[in-house]
Amino acid sequence: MATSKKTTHKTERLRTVSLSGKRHESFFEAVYAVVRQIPKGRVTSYGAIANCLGIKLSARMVGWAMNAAHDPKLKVPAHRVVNRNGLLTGKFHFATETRMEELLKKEGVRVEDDKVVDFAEKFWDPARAED
DNA sequence: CCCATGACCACAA
DNA sequence: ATTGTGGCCATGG
Repeated sequence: MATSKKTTHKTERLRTVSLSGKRHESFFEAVYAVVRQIPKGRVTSYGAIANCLGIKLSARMVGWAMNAAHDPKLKVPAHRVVNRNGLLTGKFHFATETRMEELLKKEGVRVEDDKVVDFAEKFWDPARAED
């Protein structure tokens, strides 16, 4: 079969992201919407968010979206998003190295060695308890 | 248009 | 358990 991959196809898909039957203006907004719903004292993973959006995308893009979420106006608690390992992989992208960890600790999330303690308990699945 | 990178994830050895 | 590779989509040079 044809091995021609058209980049135009991808861009088109991004414009209309179908998540839970709702159409968002952009992929980023969709991600923000999910992250904002993460309860205080809980965390989730990039993959879980991507999964909630319809898996078609990729966990990488979720992280990329966070990269653009630095605007405080967006009110995106990026510190509650860690990787599937419970590791604070994005801590280096915050104002300071310890900022993410401190924010989590303030919410009652214990962090040890850049990793969320009792990650399984603190984990919040957006596709499961999306309220 | 081709190439390289990225706050990831899953699988194979 | 650790390491390597592929896939995923977007963005920038």
